Amino acid sequence: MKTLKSIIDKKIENVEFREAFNEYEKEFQIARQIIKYRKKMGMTQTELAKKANTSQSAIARLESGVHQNITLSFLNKVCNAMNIIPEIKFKKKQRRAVQ
Amino acid sequence: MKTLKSIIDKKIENVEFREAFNEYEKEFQIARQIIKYRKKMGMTQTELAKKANTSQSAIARLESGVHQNITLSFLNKVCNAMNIIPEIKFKKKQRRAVQ
DNA sequence: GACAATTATATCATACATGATATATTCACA
DNA sequence: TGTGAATATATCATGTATGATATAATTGTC
Repeated sequence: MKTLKSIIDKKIENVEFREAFNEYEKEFQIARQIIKYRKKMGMTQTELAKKANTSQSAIARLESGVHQNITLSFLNKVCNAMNIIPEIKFKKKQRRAVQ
Repeated sequence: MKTLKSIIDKKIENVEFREAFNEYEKEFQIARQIIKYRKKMGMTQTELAKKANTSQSAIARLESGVHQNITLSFLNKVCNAMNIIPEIKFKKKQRRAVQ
């Protein structure tokens, strides 16, 4: 049986969940891309780390996507070592229909 | 008279300069975009700061582009407040011809 | 020019990402 | 299953972005 509260709760839950999930997803997308390019270049984390002037653990951390945050300079550094460039484009956020 | 050293030096100089300049440019592009969107929404730095849960000085700092670095979470935070999303795409770096 | 609003800059404390190192875990292959 | 390579995780020190506050500089309006 649907109570009003359950409906409202669900709505809030969804929106918040989605926001959080999107953030989450974004990080993981970055992580996945880095992994993809590194593998494509046939490099190990250690090799990439050395080339990017950082440590294997830092690369692992980046690729694991567990951190909700990274600095642009770090991302640039790693990308440089793989001859790729992270481009940032700003898109309008979809105004999602109220469900 | 062109010595071998002067040629090599120049080459290195150019590449490094360009790398640095690109980094620099990138930051400024972000700054400019943020300013553009903020203005488009008719907000002051103070208003945006409040909405993004940060300070006017932090927004000013971001928009000034003087910092060579920012965190993704900060960028996300500010973008969220303006209903935009920073999307990161990875592009192959142009292999520039040796000059 | 005076005044208000806005933006830029400076400073300092604090939180947190990164660097470094060590070690655990996973994976591939014999 | 054993072994080495690769990756993940843990911990701690350190550098640095951010938060907060104050104030200077700029801009627009009268």
